[in-house]
Amino acid sequence: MKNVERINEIVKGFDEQSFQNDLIEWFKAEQRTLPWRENQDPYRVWVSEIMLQQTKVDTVIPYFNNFMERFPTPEALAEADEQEVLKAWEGLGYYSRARNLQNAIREVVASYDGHVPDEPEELGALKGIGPYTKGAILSIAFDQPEPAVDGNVMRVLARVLNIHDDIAKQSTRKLFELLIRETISKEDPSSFNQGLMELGALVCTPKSPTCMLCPVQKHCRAYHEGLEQELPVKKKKKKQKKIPYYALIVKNEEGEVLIQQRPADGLLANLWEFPMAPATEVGEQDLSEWLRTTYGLEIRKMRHVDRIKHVFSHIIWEIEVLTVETEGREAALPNAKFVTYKELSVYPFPVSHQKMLKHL
DNA sequence: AAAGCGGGGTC
DNA sequence: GACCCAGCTTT
Repeated sequence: MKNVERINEIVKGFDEQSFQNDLIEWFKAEQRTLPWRENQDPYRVWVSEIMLQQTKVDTVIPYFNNFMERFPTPEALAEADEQEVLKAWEGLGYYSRARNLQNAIREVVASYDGHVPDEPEELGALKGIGPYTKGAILSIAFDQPEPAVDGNVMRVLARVLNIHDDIAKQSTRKLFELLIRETISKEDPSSFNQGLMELGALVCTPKSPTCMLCPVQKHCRAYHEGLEQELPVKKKKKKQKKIPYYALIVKNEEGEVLIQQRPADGLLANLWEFPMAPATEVGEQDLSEWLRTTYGLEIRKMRHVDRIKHVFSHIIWEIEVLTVETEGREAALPNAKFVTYKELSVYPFPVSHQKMLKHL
Protein backbone atom coordinates (compact mmCIF):
# COMPACT_ATOMS: atom_id res chain seq x y z
CA MET A 1 0.00 0.00 0.00
CA LYS A 2 1.24 3.50 -0.81
CA ASN A 3 2.04 5.90 2.00
CA VAL A 4 -0.76 8.31 1.11
CA GLU A 5 -3.31 5.52 1.25
CA ARG A 6 -1.92 4.29 4.54
CA ILE A 7 -2.15 7.77 6.03
CA ASN A 8 -5.79 8.04 5.04
CA GLU A 9 -6.44 4.60 6.50
CA ILE A 10 -4.69 5.44 9.75
CA VAL A 11 -6.27 8.83 10.42
CA LYS A 12 -9.77 7.61 9.58
CA GLY A 13 -11.87 8.09 12.69
CA PHE A 14 -9.07 9.94 14.51
CA ASP A 15 -10.16 13.24 16.03
CA GLU A 16 -7.12 15.34 15.14
CA GLN A 17 -8.55 18.58 16.49
CA SER A 18 -9.35 17.13 19.90
CA PHE A 19 -5.98 15.35 20.05
CA GLN A 20 -4.14 18.60 19.29
CA ASN A 21 -6.06 20.48 21.96
CA ASP A 22 -5.51 17.88 24.66
CA LEU A 23 -1.82 17.52 23.86
CA ILE A 24 -1.07 21.25 23.66
CA GLU A 25 -3.07 22.10 26.75
CA TRP A 26 -1.18 19.44 28.70
CA PHE A 27 2.19 20.62 27.38
CA LYS A 28 1.55 24.24 28.31
CA ALA A 29 0.57 23.23 31.83
CA GLU A 30 3.13 20.51 32.53
CA GLN A 31 6.23 21.29 30.51
CA ARG A 32 9.54 21.31 32.34
CA THR A 33 11.43 24.55 32.83
CA LEU A 34 14.56 24.11 30.71
CA PRO A 35 17.33 26.57 29.85
CA TRP A 36 16.72 26.35 26.09
CA ARG A 37 13.06 27.17 26.64
CA GLU A 38 13.81 30.65 27.98
CA ASN A 39 13.28 32.14 24.53
CA GLN A 40 13.11 31.25 20.83
CA ASP A 41 16.67 32.25 19.93
CA PRO A 42 17.39 29.95 16.94
CA TYR A 43 21.05 29.59 17.93
CA ARG A 44 20.12 28.35 21.41
CA VAL A 45 17.44 26.04 20.01
CA TRP A 46 19.95 24.68 17.52
CA VAL A 47 22.66 23.99 20.09
CA SER A 48 20.17 22.34 22.42
CA GLU A 49 18.81 20.11 19.67
CA ILE A 50 22.28 18.92 18.67
CA MET A 51 23.18 18.17 22.29
CA LEU A 52 19.90 16.36 22.83
CA GLN A 53 20.51 13.88 20.01
CA GLN A 54 20.62 10.45 21.65
CA THR A 55 21.17 12.19 24.97
CA LYS A 56 18.90 12.69 28.00
CA VAL A 57 17.73 16.13 29.10
CA ASP A 58 19.34 15.82 32.55
CA THR A 59 22.71 15.08 30.98
CA VAL A 60 22.49 18.02 28.59
CA ILE A 61 21.49 20.82 30.99
CA PRO A 62 24.94 21.55 32.53
CA TYR A 63 26.68 21.19 29.16
CA PHE A 64 24.21 23.58 27.54
CA ASN A 65 24.62 26.23 30.23
CA ASN A 66 28.39 26.03 30.07
CA PHE A 67 28.40 26.07 26.28
CA MET A 68 26.19 29.17 26.13
CA GLU A 69 28.42 30.94 28.60
CA ARG A 70 31.55 30.23 26.59
CA PHE A 71 30.01 30.61 23.13
CA PRO A 72 27.04 32.98 23.60
CA THR A 73 26.63 33.85 19.91
CA PRO A 74 27.18 32.22 16.52
CA GLU A 75 30.14 34.56 16.04
CA ALA A 76 31.75 33.42 19.29
CA LEU A 77 31.44 29.77 18.31
CA ALA A 78 32.65 30.43 14.78
CA GLU A 79 35.81 32.11 16.04
CA ALA A 80 36.68 29.50 18.68
CA ASP A 81 39.37 26.82 18.26
CA GLU A 82 37.97 23.38 17.57
CA GLN A 83 39.87 22.08 20.59
CA GLU A 84 37.99 24.55 22.83
CA VAL A 85 34.69 23.34 21.43
CA LEU A 86 35.64 19.69 21.94
CA LYS A 87 36.69 20.51 25.50
CA ALA A 88 33.22 21.98 26.13
CA TRP A 89 31.78 18.77 24.65
CA GLU A 90 34.07 16.48 26.68
CA GLY A 91 32.09 13.61 28.19
CA LEU A 92 28.95 14.27 26.16
CA GLY A 93 29.81 11.77 23.44
CA TYR A 94 29.24 11.64 19.68
CA TYR A 95 31.91 14.27 19.20
CA SER A 96 31.28 14.72 15.49
CA ARG A 97 28.18 16.60 16.65
CA ALA A 98 30.43 19.32 18.07
CA ARG A 99 32.65 19.50 15.02
CA ASN A 100 29.70 19.52 12.61
CA LEU A 101 27.95 22.18 14.70
CA GLN A 102 30.93 24.50 14.56
CA ASN A 103 31.35 23.81 10.86
CA ALA A 104 27.71 24.72 10.24
CA ILE A 105 27.82 27.81 12.44
CA ARG A 106 30.84 29.06 10.51
CA GLU A 107 28.79 28.60 7.35
CA VAL A 108 25.94 30.61 8.89
CA VAL A 109 28.28 33.44 9.87
CA ALA A 110 29.94 33.43 6.45
CA SER A 111 26.88 33.04 4.21
CA TYR A 112 23.91 34.24 6.27
CA ASP A 113 25.44 37.12 8.21
CA GLY A 114 25.16 35.11 11.42
CA HIS A 115 21.38 34.61 11.08
CA VAL A 116 20.16 31.02 11.27
CA PRO A 117 18.24 30.41 8.01
CA ASP A 118 14.51 29.70 8.29
CA GLU A 119 14.23 28.02 4.87
CA PRO A 120 13.97 24.22 5.17
CA GLU A 121 16.36 23.57 2.31
CA GLU A 122 19.03 25.98 3.54
CA LEU A 123 18.78 24.72 7.10
CA GLY A 124 18.85 21.07 6.09
CA ALA A 125 21.97 21.60 3.99
CA LEU A 126 24.02 22.54 7.07
CA LYS A 127 26.36 19.94 8.60
CA GLY A 128 24.81 17.89 11.35
CA ILE A 129 21.24 19.01 10.67
CA GLY A 130 19.18 16.02 9.59
CA PRO A 131 15.41 15.63 9.16
CA TYR A 132 14.62 15.71 12.88
CA THR A 133 16.79 18.69 13.83
CA LYS A 134 15.63 20.66 10.81
CA GLY A 135 12.01 20.22 11.81
CA ALA A 136 12.75 20.96 15.46
CA ILE A 137 14.45 24.27 14.69
CA LEU A 138 11.82 25.30 12.13
CA SER A 139 8.90 24.57 14.47
CA ILE A 140 10.38 25.65 17.82
CA ALA A 141 12.40 28.70 16.76
CA PHE A 142 10.36 29.81 13.74
CA ASP A 143 6.82 28.49 14.44
CA GLN A 144 6.63 26.59 11.17
CA PRO A 145 4.33 23.52 10.92
CA GLU A 146 7.15 21.09 10.10
CA PRO A 147 7.44 17.55 11.50
CA ALA A 148 10.20 16.79 14.01
CA VAL A 149 10.15 13.03 14.36
CA ASP A 150 12.46 11.56 16.97
CA GLY A 151 12.30 8.41 19.05
CA ASN A 152 9.74 9.92 21.44
CA VAL A 153 7.41 10.97 18.65
CA MET A 154 7.56 7.57 16.98
CA ARG A 155 6.84 5.79 20.24
CA VAL A 156 3.90 8.05 21.13
CA LEU A 157 2.37 7.91 17.65
CA ALA A 158 2.96 4.18 17.27
CA ARG A 159 0.87 3.69 20.41
CA VAL A 160 -1.77 6.34 19.82
CA LEU A 161 -2.38 5.19 16.26
CA ASN A 162 -1.58 1.50 16.84
CA ILE A 163 1.15 1.32 14.21
CA HIS A 164 3.29 -1.83 14.15
CA ASP A 165 5.96 -0.84 11.62
CA ASP A 166 9.60 -1.27 12.70
CA ILE A 167 10.68 2.18 13.92
CA ALA A 168 14.32 1.33 13.22
CA LYS A 169 13.62 1.66 9.49
CA GLN A 170 13.87 5.06 7.89
CA SER A 171 10.81 4.36 5.77
CA THR A 172 8.86 4.28 9.04
CA ARG A 173 10.21 7.68 10.04
CA LYS A 174 8.98 9.04 6.72
CA LEU A 175 5.54 7.59 7.34
CA PHE A 176 5.44 9.37 10.70
CA GLU A 177 6.54 12.63 9.07
CA LEU A 178 3.62 12.40 6.67
CA LEU A 179 1.31 11.65 9.58
CA ILE A 180 2.58 14.70 11.46
CA ARG A 181 2.05 16.94 8.44
CA GLU A 182 -1.52 15.72 8.52
CA THR A 183 -2.00 16.05 12.26
CA ILE A 184 0.15 18.99 13.40
CA SER A 185 -1.43 22.13 14.82
CA LYS A 186 -1.07 25.00 12.38
CA GLU A 187 -1.74 27.49 15.19
CA ASP A 188 0.98 26.19 17.54
CA PRO A 189 3.28 23.71 15.82
CA SER A 190 5.97 24.34 18.43
CA SER A 191 3.84 23.21 21.37
CA PHE A 192 2.49 20.33 19.31
CA ASN A 193 5.93 18.93 18.45
CA GLN A 194 7.39 19.60 21.87
CA GLY A 195 4.25 18.20 23.46
CA LEU A 196 4.73 14.88 21.68
CA MET A 197 8.35 14.71 22.80
CA GLU A 198 7.59 15.81 26.36
CA LEU A 199 4.83 13.24 26.55
CA GLY A 200 7.23 10.55 25.38
CA ALA A 201 9.79 11.60 27.97
CA LEU A 202 7.45 11.98 30.95
CA VAL A 203 4.39 9.78 30.43
CA CYS A 204 4.51 7.58 27.33
CA THR A 205 7.84 6.05 28.37
CA PRO A 206 9.43 3.00 26.72
CA LYS A 207 8.68 0.70 29.65
CA SER A 208 5.71 0.94 31.98
CA PRO A 209 4.05 4.03 30.48
CA THR A 210 1.77 5.81 32.95
CA CYS A 211 -1.35 5.62 30.83
CA MET A 212 -3.55 6.44 33.82
CA LEU A 213 -2.13 9.96 33.82
CA CYS A 214 -1.98 10.40 30.06
CA PRO A 215 -3.64 13.53 28.66
CA VAL A 216 -4.40 11.78 25.37
CA GLN A 217 -5.46 8.43 26.81
CA LYS A 218 -8.89 8.64 25.22
CA HIS A 219 -7.26 8.99 21.79
CA CYS A 220 -4.87 6.06 22.26
CA ARG A 221 -5.70 2.97 20.26
CA ALA A 222 -2.93 0.87 21.80
CA TYR A 223 -4.26 1.64 25.28
CA HIS A 224 -7.77 0.60 24.35
CA GLU A 225 -6.43 -2.63 22.86
CA GLY A 226 -4.07 -3.27 25.78
CA LEU A 227 -1.08 -3.11 23.41
CA GLU A 228 0.85 -0.18 24.90
CA GLN A 229 3.61 -2.47 26.21
CA GLU A 230 4.03 -4.15 22.82
CA LEU A 231 4.58 -0.90 20.94
CA PRO A 232 6.57 0.44 19.30
CA VAL A 233 8.07 -2.45 17.33
CA LYS A 234 11.82 -2.09 17.01
CA LYS A 235 14.34 -4.52 15.62
CA LYS A 236 17.09 -5.08 18.15
CA LYS A 237 20.70 -4.50 17.27
CA LYS A 238 23.49 -7.02 17.59
CA LYS A 239 25.86 -6.78 20.50
CA GLN A 240 29.25 -5.12 20.54
CA LYS A 241 32.54 -6.74 19.67
CA LYS A 242 35.26 -6.66 22.31
CA ILE A 243 38.64 -5.11 21.47
CA PRO A 244 41.59 -5.55 23.88
CA TYR A 245 44.22 -2.82 24.37
CA TYR A 246 47.16 -1.89 26.54
CA ALA A 247 47.13 1.74 27.64
CA LEU A 248 50.41 3.19 28.81
CA ILE A 249 50.71 6.08 31.24
CA VAL A 250 54.23 7.13 30.41
CA LYS A 251 56.15 9.54 32.63
CA ASN A 252 59.51 11.01 31.72
CA GLU A 253 62.27 12.18 34.05
CA GLU A 254 60.59 15.59 34.42
CA GLY A 255 57.41 13.95 35.67
CA GLU A 256 55.58 14.90 32.48
CA VAL A 257 53.11 12.49 30.93
CA LEU A 258 52.86 11.32 27.32
CA ILE A 259 49.63 12.07 25.45
CA GLN A 260 48.65 11.73 21.84
CA GLN A 261 45.97 13.14 19.55
CA ARG A 262 43.69 10.71 17.78
CA PRO A 263 43.18 10.87 13.99
CA ALA A 264 40.83 13.48 12.49
CA ASP A 265 38.41 10.79 11.33
CA GLY A 266 36.58 7.95 12.99
CA LEU A 267 36.11 7.09 16.64
CA LEU A 268 36.76 9.96 19.09
CA ALA A 269 38.24 12.02 16.26
CA ASN A 270 40.76 14.69 17.31
CA LEU A 271 40.47 13.88 21.00
CA TRP A 272 43.55 13.12 23.09
CA GLU A 273 44.50 9.92 24.89
CA PHE A 274 47.30 7.98 26.52
CA PRO A 275 49.14 5.76 24.06
CA MET A 276 47.33 2.50 23.36
CA ALA A 277 48.74 -0.69 21.88
CA PRO A 278 46.31 -3.14 20.29
CA ALA A 279 46.61 -6.33 22.35
CA THR A 280 45.62 -8.38 19.33
CA GLU A 281 48.99 -7.51 17.77
CA VAL A 282 51.19 -6.63 20.73
CA GLY A 283 51.72 -8.92 23.74
CA GLU A 284 52.52 -7.61 27.23
CA GLN A 285 56.11 -8.82 26.83
CA ASP A 286 56.41 -6.78 23.61
CA LEU A 287 55.47 -3.44 25.14
CA SER A 288 59.06 -2.29 25.70
CA GLU A 289 59.88 -2.95 22.06
CA TRP A 290 56.62 -1.32 20.96
CA LEU A 291 57.31 1.84 22.95
CA ARG A 292 60.85 2.00 21.56
CA THR A 293 59.93 1.58 17.91
CA THR A 294 56.79 3.72 18.07
CA TYR A 295 57.93 6.61 20.26
CA GLY A 296 61.70 6.18 20.55
CA LEU A 297 61.45 5.76 24.32
CA GLU A 298 63.36 3.42 26.65
CA ILE A 299 61.46 1.89 29.55
CA ARG A 300 62.99 2.07 32.99
CA LYS A 301 60.11 0.67 35.01
CA MET A 302 56.67 -0.69 34.14
CA ARG A 303 53.75 -1.70 36.35
CA HIS A 304 50.27 -3.06 35.71
CA VAL A 305 47.84 -0.85 37.64
CA ASP A 306 44.30 -1.19 36.32
CA ARG A 307 41.81 -2.89 34.05
CA ILE A 308 39.14 -0.77 32.38
CA LYS A 309 36.10 -1.89 30.47
CA HIS A 310 34.54 0.81 28.37
CA VAL A 311 31.34 0.28 26.42
CA PHE A 312 30.62 2.20 23.22
CA SER A 313 27.50 1.86 21.11
CA HIS A 314 29.22 -0.52 18.66
CA ILE A 315 32.35 -1.88 20.39
CA ILE A 316 33.77 -2.58 23.84
CA TRP A 317 37.28 -1.60 24.83
CA GLU A 318 38.98 -3.85 27.35
CA ILE A 319 42.01 -1.93 28.49
CA GLU A 320 44.92 -3.12 30.60
CA VAL A 321 46.46 -0.01 32.12
CA LEU A 322 50.18 0.19 32.87
CA THR A 323 52.31 2.96 34.30
CA VAL A 324 55.72 3.41 32.72
CA GLU A 325 58.82 5.41 33.63
CA THR A 326 61.08 6.26 30.71
CA GLU A 327 64.50 7.74 30.15
CA GLY A 328 63.78 9.91 27.12
CA ARG A 329 62.18 13.33 27.38
CA GLU A 330 60.69 13.70 23.90
CA ALA A 331 58.45 11.45 21.85
CA ALA A 332 59.33 10.72 18.24
CA LEU A 333 55.76 10.68 16.98
CA PRO A 334 54.56 14.11 15.74
CA ASN A 335 51.04 13.83 17.19
CA ALA A 336 52.37 12.80 20.62
CA LYS A 337 53.99 14.91 23.31
CA PHE A 338 54.88 15.14 26.97
CA VAL A 339 52.86 17.60 29.05
CA THR A 340 52.69 18.53 32.72
CA TYR A 341 49.84 17.41 34.93
CA LYS A 342 48.50 20.96 34.92
CA GLU A 343 48.55 21.27 31.14
CA LEU A 344 46.45 18.12 30.79
CA SER A 345 43.26 19.98 31.65
CA VAL A 346 43.08 21.90 28.37
CA TYR A 347 43.04 18.76 26.24
CA PRO A 348 39.73 16.99 25.51
CA PHE A 349 39.86 13.36 26.67
CA PRO A 350 37.31 10.59 26.12
CA VAL A 351 35.76 9.25 29.32
CA SER A 352 37.58 5.94 28.88
CA HIS A 353 40.88 7.75 29.36
CA GLN A 354 39.62 10.12 32.05
CA LYS A 355 39.23 6.96 34.10
CA MET A 356 43.03 6.58 34.01
CA LEU A 357 43.84 10.04 35.37
CA LYS A 358 43.82 8.72 38.94
CA HIS A 359 47.03 6.80 38.24
CA LEU A 360 49.04 9.96 37.64
C1' DA B 1 19.72 -0.64 4.15
C1' DA B 2 23.28 -1.09 7.37
C1' DA B 3 27.09 0.36 9.99
C1' DG B 4 29.81 3.82 12.58
C1' DC B 5 29.57 6.98 16.14
C1' DG B 6 29.58 8.02 23.18
C1' DG B 7 28.11 7.95 27.33
C1' DG B 8 24.88 7.47 31.01
C1' DG B 9 20.65 5.79 33.16
C1' DT B 10 17.24 2.13 34.03
C1' DC B 11 15.41 -2.30 34.86
C1' DG C 1 23.26 -8.00 30.61
C1' DA C 2 19.69 -5.34 27.22
C1' DC C 3 17.43 -1.25 26.14
C1' DC C 4 16.93 3.58 25.41
C1' DC C 5 17.98 8.32 24.72
C1' DA C 6 14.91 15.51 21.41
C1' DG C 7 19.91 11.25 15.31
C1' DC C 8 23.34 12.17 11.59
C1' DT C 9 26.75 10.66 8.30
C1' DT C 10 29.02 7.43 5.60
C1' DT C 11 29.23 3.22 3.14
